[in-house]
Amino acid sequence: MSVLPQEELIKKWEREQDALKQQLVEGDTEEWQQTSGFAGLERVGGVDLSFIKGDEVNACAQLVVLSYPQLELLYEDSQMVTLTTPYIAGFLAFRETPFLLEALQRLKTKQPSLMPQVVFVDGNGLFHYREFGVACHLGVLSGLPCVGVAKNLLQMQGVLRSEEHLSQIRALKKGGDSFPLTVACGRVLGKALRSSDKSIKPIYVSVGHRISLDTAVQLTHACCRYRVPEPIRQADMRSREYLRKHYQCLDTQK
DNA sequence: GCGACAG
DNA sequence: ATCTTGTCGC
Repeated sequence: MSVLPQEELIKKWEREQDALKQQLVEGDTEEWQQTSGFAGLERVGGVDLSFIKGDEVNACAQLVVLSYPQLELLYEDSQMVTLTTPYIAGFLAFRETPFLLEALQRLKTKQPSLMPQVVFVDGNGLFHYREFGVACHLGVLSGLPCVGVAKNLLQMQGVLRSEEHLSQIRALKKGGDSFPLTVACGRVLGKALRSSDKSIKPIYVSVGHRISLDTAVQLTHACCRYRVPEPIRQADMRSREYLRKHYQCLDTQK
């Protein structure tokens, strides 16, 4: 196995993002996205990876499928995986996507009728330095509609955690309120969404693949019982539970 | 050189 | 991502 210096690796990854970006579809492509109450939408997916403290390479990759609009669990898959690349901001997809695709492939083999009609991804989509975050990456490689949801703001030219930004957050009065994230060139790459009446800190929603920004924001709000959309929240909770159950004993002995 | 840095 | 119990409030 040849190992590239990190600088070369990043150049290679940037070229790969540029190439995959050509296949990205930004708008609504599905019947259910055109209707008011998302009629025809029955299954929403969520993916996440959880780690053991102090362990950079071993993680639990999680896929859940929930019913819509009930948001009840239809399917779940937990799988221990060994990560092969470091986390570098802007390149999260290269660390996580291979294992999320494997989980979708297992679902396709075992329970094809439960394939989600849209997948919520922990991380950004178009709201990204090169407009191709992990939600776009997974969307293009899986072909599924995807929505990116970040819990923290990725600061970019034109979108900073400034007093102005904090003021815009304070202006979000109720669940469903949002404001656009406009980068320096003037393009709206995402929206900050107050996901429920109770949560003050917004989440950052952007297009992954085969969905428009407004539809993505509306759907995300519709999937929020708490701050984080239920598919991602369930994937997060269940992957952490898996690690507790299977690896807590090892952790205790360290 | 300094700060920023999704998960 | 992870470190971490209780606590205050609805």
